[in-house]
Amino acid sequence: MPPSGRPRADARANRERLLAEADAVFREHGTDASLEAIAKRAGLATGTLYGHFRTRRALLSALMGDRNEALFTAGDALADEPPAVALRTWIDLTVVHAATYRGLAAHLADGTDDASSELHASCVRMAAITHTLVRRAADAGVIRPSTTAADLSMLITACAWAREHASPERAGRLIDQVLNGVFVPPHS
Amino acid sequence: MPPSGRPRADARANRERLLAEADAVFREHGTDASLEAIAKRAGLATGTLYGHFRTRRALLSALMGDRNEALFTAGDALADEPPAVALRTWIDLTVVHAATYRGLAAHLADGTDDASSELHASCVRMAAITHTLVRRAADAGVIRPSTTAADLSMLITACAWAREHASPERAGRLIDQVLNGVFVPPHS
DNA sequence: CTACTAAGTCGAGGCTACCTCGAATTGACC
DNA sequence: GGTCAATTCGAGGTAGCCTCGACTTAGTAG
Repeated sequence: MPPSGRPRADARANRERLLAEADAVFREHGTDASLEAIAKRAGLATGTLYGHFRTRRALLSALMGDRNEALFTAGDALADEPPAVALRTWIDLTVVHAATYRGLAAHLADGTDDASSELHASCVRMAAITHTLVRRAADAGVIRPSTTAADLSMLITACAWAREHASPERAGRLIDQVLNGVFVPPHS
Repeated sequence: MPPSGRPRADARANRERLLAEADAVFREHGTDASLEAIAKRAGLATGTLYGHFRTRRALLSALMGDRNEALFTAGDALADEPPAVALRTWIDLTVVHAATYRGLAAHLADGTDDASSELHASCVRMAAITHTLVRRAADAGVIRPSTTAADLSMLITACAWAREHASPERAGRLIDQVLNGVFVPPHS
C-alpha cells in the first residue's frame, strides 16, 4: 500500500494532454467551448476529464497556472520602475492576460468576489499587486487620489472584455482613453 | 382570401405574452436564459415561440424595441443641451440601457459590426447619435480630438458590461474614471 | 514473475436545452 | 356554417453537461 503522494504516471500524462487540448480549444472557441470536444481531442473519455477537473473553472484555473506565475513575477518586478510606467505596464500585461481566451474576462470579473471559485486565489493575488502599484502611483501624485485599486481592476477587466469584441489595436486605444480621459481636463 | 397585412388576433396576443415573459425571465436569468422556460411560462409550446422569433437575438431585438425608441428620442432631444452635458447624459442613458439584462452588452457589442444581426439597426442608430454628440463635443473642444465615436461606443458598452458584474454605483464611478481619466493630466 | 489493490479510466445514460417539422387546430372572412 | 391560410402544437433529433458503477492498469510487495 504505497501512499505515494504522487499521481500515477498515466494520470499525469493524461492531465497534460487535457491541458494542452483545452488550451487549443479555448483559444479557438472561447471558454464556453465543449468539454466533451476537449476530451475527445485528447483521446480520452469525458469521465476522465471530469476526474481531473471537476468544473470548467477548475480546468481554466489550472490552465492559467503557469501564465499566472509569470504575470505575478512580472508584476512584482515592476516595483523598480517609476510609478506611472509601472502602472501602465501592469495594466497592459493584465489586459492581455485577461484576454487570453474569449470569455475569460467574465470569469475573472466574477472570480474576484466569488470566494468559492478556483480562480479566486489568482484574482486576489492580482488585486494585491494592483493595489500596491495604485498606492505608489497615488503617493507620487500621478493618478487621481480618488482612484481605487478595485475600480481600476474592474476597468482593466472591462478593457480585456472589450478586447474580445474588437481588435487588439482598438483595445490599446481604449486603455489610453481610460487612463487619459475622454474629456479635456479643465484649465488649472 | 384576405391578404390583410395584419397577424391574427391570437397570434398578436401570444406575441405579447411571449415578450412579457421573456422580459421577466431575461431580467432574472440574463440573456442566456432558457427559451423553453419562456414559452412554458407563457403557456405556449416552444414551436410557437420559434414561430414568432426565429432566434434569441430576434426576441431580444423585439424586446428592446420600445425601449430603443425612447432612448433614441431622448438622444435626439439632447441636441439642445450644452455639448459636454449632452454627451455625459447620453452616456449615462446608454449604459443603463445596455445593462437592462445581464449579457445584453455582449450582444450589443457584436451587433455593431455584425450586419446580419437583428440588433444591427438599433446599434447603427445608437452609433449615429453618439457620432453626432461626439462631433459636437469635439468642435466645442470639451473632449480630446482623437476620441472617435466608435471608440466611445465601445467604452460605453464596456461600462455596461462592468455594470453587470458590479453595483450600479460602482459602474457610475467607472464612467467618471473613463471620462475624466485615471492619470492626473500634465500641467499646461 | 505473479498477485494484489488503489488509482485511474471508460462510456452509457439521465438530464436539459436547442431547434425543426408535419399534423392538428383555429381565427377570419365569405 | 364553410373554407383556407395562419398559427399552434409537441414529439423527436441533436448536442452538451455531468455522474456513476464496472472495468482496466500502474505500481508495489512478496
